[in-house]
Amino acid sequence: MNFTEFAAPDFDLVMTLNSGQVFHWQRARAGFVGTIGQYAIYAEQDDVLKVRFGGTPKPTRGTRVLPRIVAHYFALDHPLADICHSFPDDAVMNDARDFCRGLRIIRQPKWECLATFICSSMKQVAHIRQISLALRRCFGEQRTIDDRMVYTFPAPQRIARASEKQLGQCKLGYRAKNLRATAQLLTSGDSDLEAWSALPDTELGQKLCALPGVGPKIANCVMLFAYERLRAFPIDVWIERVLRQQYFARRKKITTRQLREFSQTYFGEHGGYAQQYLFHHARMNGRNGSAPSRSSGARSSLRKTG
DNA sequence: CTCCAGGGATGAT
DNA sequence: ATCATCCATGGA
Repeated sequence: MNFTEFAAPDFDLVMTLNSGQVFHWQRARAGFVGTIGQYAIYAEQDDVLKVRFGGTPKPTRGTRVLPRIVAHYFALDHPLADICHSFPDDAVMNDARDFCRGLRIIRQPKWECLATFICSSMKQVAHIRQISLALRRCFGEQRTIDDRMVYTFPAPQRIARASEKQLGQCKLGYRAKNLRATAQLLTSGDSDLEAWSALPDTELGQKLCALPGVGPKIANCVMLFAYERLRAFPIDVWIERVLRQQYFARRKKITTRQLREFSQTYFGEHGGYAQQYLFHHARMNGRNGSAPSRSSGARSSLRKTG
């Protein structure tokens, strides 16, 4: 009933939404409810990707462009076979690639992505989901899709004028002042996320890192998930474990700087995709990364490190 | 370079 | 019911 259908080969909706890149989609019926920008969406997948739009006001005027918005958001145009083919050919990467078949790096709205990742620091995925949903419930606009309520992500202006206390009630802790300060920089016009799209990777990273609460890790997440910089390689504790244990198993003193240089060169032009596959594979399979687990131990498969 | 604040879910005892 | 563990940034 009323589905818009997409042929979506090489796309796995569940894995994509559960891979730690986006935090607001919630299970409903046979799929998920969430928002894409201002639109409330229900999405499920069997043979094809099926999407239903909801919400008030009803999307009558833009009906024809809505499918484009969905296809763009889920990055159905990414040449996944080519991307996977560009990964380095080593045992660790091959395992991750097989495991993550159909996982896509989606295109998130810039502010929503930045704000969510500012809130993600020192938090685990379960926490981030709660913070994201609390912010939306508190400050966003309510939409309905089928019988479910979802909330849009609040604009920077809304966050900027929220009180510390209100923000604190969303369980942000010390992140509240960073989020608010960043929102104020954006509303004042001192920083312009859209204009930064034109910047090369390095400059974009510097602009992002200058925002309160944004360091290298979060900057790289935002570059990868909102700016389509598919080389961006966020290094969190999971990825750091993978790199140290799988790629530098024999060496002792490897600095963060060295890991960063290695990740920028070794994983190639779609390093961000490689990172996401390694991250999701590690999170789903390794309890802490200390387990040798099945199939071959950690063999250091280094080629061309520098 | 090192040290440490920060806090709530999660899993182990 | 306690207890340990997980986590990124920024400032001392």
